[in-house]
Amino acid sequence: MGWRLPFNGHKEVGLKRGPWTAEEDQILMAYIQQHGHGNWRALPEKAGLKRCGKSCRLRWINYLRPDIKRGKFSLQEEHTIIQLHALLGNRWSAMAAHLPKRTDNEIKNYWNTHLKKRLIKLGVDPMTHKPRTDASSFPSGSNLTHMAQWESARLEAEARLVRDSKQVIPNPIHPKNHLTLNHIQLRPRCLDVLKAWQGVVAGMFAFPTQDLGSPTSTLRFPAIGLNATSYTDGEMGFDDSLKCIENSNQMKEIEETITDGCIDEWFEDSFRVGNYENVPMAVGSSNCCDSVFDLVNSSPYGLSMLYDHNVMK
DNA sequence: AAGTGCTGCAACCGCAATCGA
DNA sequence: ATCGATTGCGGTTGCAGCACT
Repeated sequence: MGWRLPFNGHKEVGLKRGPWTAEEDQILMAYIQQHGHGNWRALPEKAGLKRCGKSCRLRWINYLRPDIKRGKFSLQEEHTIIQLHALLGNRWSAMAAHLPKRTDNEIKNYWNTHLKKRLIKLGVDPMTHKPRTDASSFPSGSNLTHMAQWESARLEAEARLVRDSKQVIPNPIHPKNHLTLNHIQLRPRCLDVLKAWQGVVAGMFAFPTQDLGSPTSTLRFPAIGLNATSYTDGEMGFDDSLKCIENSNQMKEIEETITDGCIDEWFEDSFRVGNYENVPMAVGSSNCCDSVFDLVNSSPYGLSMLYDHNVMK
């Protein structure tokens, strides 16, 4: 089973390995663009490359594919990765499915080299996403309890979604238009849990409790005179008094303003400072947060996040 | 300037899952 | 239903480039 020695190639017949040259990239790219990759095993010989098929496949998937975004991860991508990791663990390919234009390898590397370290630094176990008991500084007892409750709610919600796949859900926006979860299954279920979780996290780090009923919420960046607005599809975007940014220089300026220090501050706020107080605590009760929809309902986004345009169509 | 240690990431390895004859 | 071939995936490694002494 698996990739047998002949396909590993270089071991047996002295094919090239190690970093790809620009010339090799060009040959591979030109061949695939013209013929498609077809059978990877046969590709190198056809294309005239002294590489094994497995190596060609990897190079194409992780580097040469035209639909790949390279470079620094945005703040939102970081948040998404952390949330997805909390939900999915080390299932990098599943995570990549929710991060357009990013590869599983890239996400894995970014997690291992940046995010994991940052969580450790803040006293959070990167595997369990819970406070580390051996850390010298971690959240107070009260916050720790809340975090455990949220973790419990998250797991419960995920399990509940699986159990209740036939449940009919009232649509708060269009009450007459009830939806079954089959509609929602138009997209991966875990994404809905993610969106719920995003709502919770968003509620923790920035959004005032009195605005919980609002369909969208705004995070202010006074230093640059701009706001970041959350939308009903769970995405976030920046605006200036509800006017969208169209100027790329302005966007660049914002990205530069959001420094690592700023991100660290957000992490600290989320995990330590006590914004957990801001989110409703039906979670630990006997019905343990009736479902993920309770979480969603209590989030700044409200239930509307479950009824995005994909579902409503 | 040279040596050393560290970091980030591309690439590799091997197992599991899936395909298809 | 079986089994070899192929693909997908996650863990790990190796090295280039950078920072520090």
